[in-house]
Amino acid sequence: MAEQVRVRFAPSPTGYLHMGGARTALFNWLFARHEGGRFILRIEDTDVQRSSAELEEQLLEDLHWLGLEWDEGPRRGGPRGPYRQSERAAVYRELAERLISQGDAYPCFCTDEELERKKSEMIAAGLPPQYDGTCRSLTGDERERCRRDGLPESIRFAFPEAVSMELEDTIRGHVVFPPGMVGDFIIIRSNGLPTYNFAAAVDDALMGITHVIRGEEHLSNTLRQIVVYEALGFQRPRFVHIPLILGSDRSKLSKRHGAPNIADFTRNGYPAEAIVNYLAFLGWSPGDEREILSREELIAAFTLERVSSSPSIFDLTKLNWMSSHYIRTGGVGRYFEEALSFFPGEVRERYGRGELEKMFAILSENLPSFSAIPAEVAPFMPGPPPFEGEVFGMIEGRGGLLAAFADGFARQEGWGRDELRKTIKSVGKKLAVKGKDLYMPLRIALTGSVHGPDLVSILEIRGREDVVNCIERARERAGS
RNA sequence: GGCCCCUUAGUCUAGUGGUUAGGACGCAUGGUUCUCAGCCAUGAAUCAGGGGUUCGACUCCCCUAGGGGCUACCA
Repeated sequence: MAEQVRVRFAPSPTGYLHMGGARTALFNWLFARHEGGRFILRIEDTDVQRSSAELEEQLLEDLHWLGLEWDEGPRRGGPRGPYRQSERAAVYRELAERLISQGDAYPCFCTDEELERKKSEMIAAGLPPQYDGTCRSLTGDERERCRRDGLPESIRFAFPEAVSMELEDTIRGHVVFPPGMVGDFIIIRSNGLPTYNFAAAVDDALMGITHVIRGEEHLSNTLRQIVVYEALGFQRPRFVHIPLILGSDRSKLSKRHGAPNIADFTRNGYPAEAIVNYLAFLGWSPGDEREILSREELIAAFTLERVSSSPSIFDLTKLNWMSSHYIRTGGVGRYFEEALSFFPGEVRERYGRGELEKMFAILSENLPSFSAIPAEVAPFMPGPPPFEGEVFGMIEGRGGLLAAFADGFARQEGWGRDELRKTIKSVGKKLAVKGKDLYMPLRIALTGSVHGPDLVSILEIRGREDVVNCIERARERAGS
């Protein structure tokens, strides 16, 4: 029987969940679900300066919103916890001690100033800036003296010299790192907390992670983790380094590339499934020509073999298309509740639920996100609109037509779509006007704009009193 | 600087030695329509460059160029 797949998403709560991070989480989640494995969430909060509980909370919210539920992790617990690195200090400490006793690690008492000085000297000499191993050969007495002197004590990994490291990556293939690339790196900081490369390797091993699926920026770090695995006698997981997501200028995606935080998209009213669908196609495709896939379809189709090796660029235009596609297709039934809070208060007060649903049905035809609702809903705002500039020109002198409309709608029996159409038609017939010349003045009288939703719908929703009032007001200004 | 990774239209991608290089977003044109959107149809646009290997390279190898990442007591 094959071992059960265990994957993890291991963010550090030092910022908002990013499109790139979300995509990494998604690939892990999809793989776990596809394989019937477990998806684990681990919080890498060993950088106490930059980590915060609030950001962790936000991170969990964002993942939850995306629908990427974890099987083990914060809030949920699990057999291999704790899942927050700040709560695992004793574990790292113990393993680091073991490395020291094996001779694979040693305490280091160099100060920041010393390190900084040596580093710049090496750079000046044209050498790669690596730790020179000063503390590697300290005797027990010397170590005690340093401690008595109150020097900061960190623990360094004694990196094996002159060995080239090899790694099999599911996406990159066979990767070879030549010897001498890495110096003795710190595994436990002077504040007692572990560094990323140590904590990640230890936790991945202890948590039984079978596939480490993470961003390509970690590929070079992997050799540091490999030596930790070997020194501790841990079995290596399978490494899967997925390509990065870049901004439109091809640099690493960041804030200035247009709101790449999940929280921003939540706030702006994008459907989560649109984000998930879009993200899934950044660096992956199902291999056929489908483009719109539900969560279930994504899970069924997702395999690591189909993950691309080249980076992709985050394209808001395509996300917007996909989002509007979801909103159009889902319509009132799927999205009305979610969209409701985006309607301006004035509109929500004036109209009943039925009308609001009708409005949303119309708006949902062309909505990249719910945050576009206030602008799109303008034609349904009650009361006469302003007529400015060229727009006024299109009703100027059309007082007769407007009067006929006002009269027609005031007398019309009922307020159904058919009756409304009939009234418009009969006004046109009476004044021998049709097409644009007939509809535009009416549209402008009601909305003040040449664009907008279907006119009959506008009339239907706004109601007789508002319609007649608007037309009257427009007629007054238009002259005859 | 050193090392590692990447390279099909503007963008997301299909493609694994022989294809008119397929699809999608965006763009353009036409149709439907009171307008916008939608929908339908049509169109422009791609294998980074150079060497090999081969009867034959988008596909395999090498070089160059470009991009990205790592080189922290950040992850």
